[in-house]
Amino acid sequence: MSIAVVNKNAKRGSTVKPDQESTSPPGLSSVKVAPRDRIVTTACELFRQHGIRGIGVDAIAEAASTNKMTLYRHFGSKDDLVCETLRVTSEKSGAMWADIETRFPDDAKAQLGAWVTALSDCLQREPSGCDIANAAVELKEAGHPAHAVIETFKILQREKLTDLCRRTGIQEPETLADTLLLLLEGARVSRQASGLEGPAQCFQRACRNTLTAFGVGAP
Amino acid sequence: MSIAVVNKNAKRGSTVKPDQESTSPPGLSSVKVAPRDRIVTTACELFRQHGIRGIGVDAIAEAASTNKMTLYRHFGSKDDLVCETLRVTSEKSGAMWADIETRFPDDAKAQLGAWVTALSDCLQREPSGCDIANAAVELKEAGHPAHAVIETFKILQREKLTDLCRRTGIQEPETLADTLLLLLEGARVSRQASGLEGPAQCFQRACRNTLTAFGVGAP
DNA sequence: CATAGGTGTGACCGTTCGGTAACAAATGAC
DNA sequence: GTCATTTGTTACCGAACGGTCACACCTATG
Repeated sequence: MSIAVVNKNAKRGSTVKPDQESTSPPGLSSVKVAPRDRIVTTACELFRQHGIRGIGVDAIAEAASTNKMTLYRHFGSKDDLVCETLRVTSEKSGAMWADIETRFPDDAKAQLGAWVTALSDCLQREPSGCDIANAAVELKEAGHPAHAVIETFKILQREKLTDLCRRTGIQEPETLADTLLLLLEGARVSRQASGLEGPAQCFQRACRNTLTAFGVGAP
Repeated sequence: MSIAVVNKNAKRGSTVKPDQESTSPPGLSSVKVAPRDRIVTTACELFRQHGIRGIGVDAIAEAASTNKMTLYRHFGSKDDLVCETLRVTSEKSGAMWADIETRFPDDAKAQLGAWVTALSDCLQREPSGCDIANAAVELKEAGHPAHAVIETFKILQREKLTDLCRRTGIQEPETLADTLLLLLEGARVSRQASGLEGPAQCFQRACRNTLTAFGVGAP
């Protein structure tokens, strides 16, 4: 198979003094970032790029400017690391929800609109689909520890969206929420397989149409 | 340790009912199936169950009641086999389209309804999502030969559905087609991550609602 | 300065996996 | 029956991978 996995069993030829830290996103993070955090951040990125099974722990450690041993001191196994990255991704989603609620307090309809916009923007930016759903595709092994994380996130996401739909006062809020979720998941997976010009391009319009059909249209 | 060879078929008499080949699913295929076909069929199944990266060629060959060497004589590499299974899956989809057109000739609206029903049934049966989309999730490596197969299928599927929507005479047939595709992909991926009780359960209703909103409602 | 705890390094192990070589056995056409 | 093609069998290779060990290093704190 052409699984040219980006592993390479980490060999640093020259003993480069750590002037780096270019690993972390070029933000204000010139302050020291603990190895553990670098590992999680890097793993999130690489799992998204290459798939969970497509990247090795060696490559993750090296990309995080550390080494495999330190990785295994913080995470007992690769599966543990996978679960942690999934948890971090879930928390990011939670932050988005909090942001929406802050911007439109007590306005369920506006929040729903903001949800569509936020996810649509996210869709433009991220070339990969939902990391959580992708993990579910890759990790079919029965009893994999990530399954619990995936299930928890999916249930929580559904509850939040259903509750939001319910607060708009419409009938059948569950159906609206599930429809929006299907559109979202579909757009994410379609974006991976067909790119931005594929069916994913009409995600926002499809959501607006659906909202209108359910009576949550904009004024 | 070689396993008990289940092969030894007793083709003693001349007109013995071919009871052999208990390998293939208990269908009407008691006629001899060539190793190559057994491999493709088995690979489709195992890829779906364990993921492409989750099953090895050895296991596939054994499950197909043959061996790795024969597999490699028919397919130059595992990637080749993957592409072939994807092609076969595409053809099955083509068969579904032909069936729909046969059952409702020159009735675009009925065909659209049948499309929703057929995919909804398929969703109930198959625990795994769209094999093609799943492959896209698993095989992120640039230049993987499967990408061409995936792209071809996705484009063709989209064209067929768009054309069907256009023949109903509605406005914006592209948007309707893309919306239905998003719902389908979403339902498939959601069914994997959340099961049948998740958002996938409302796939059919969401499709019907969408059809109604676009003016393709039932009489 | 001394010490302790987190970190870096490289070697190593066992397994799995994709892929190949060489040879024996079965099968089918003539 | 003969012969060519297709299958089966076994053993093997090399690479990649997850994971561990022993030991050196660094740095903060007392």
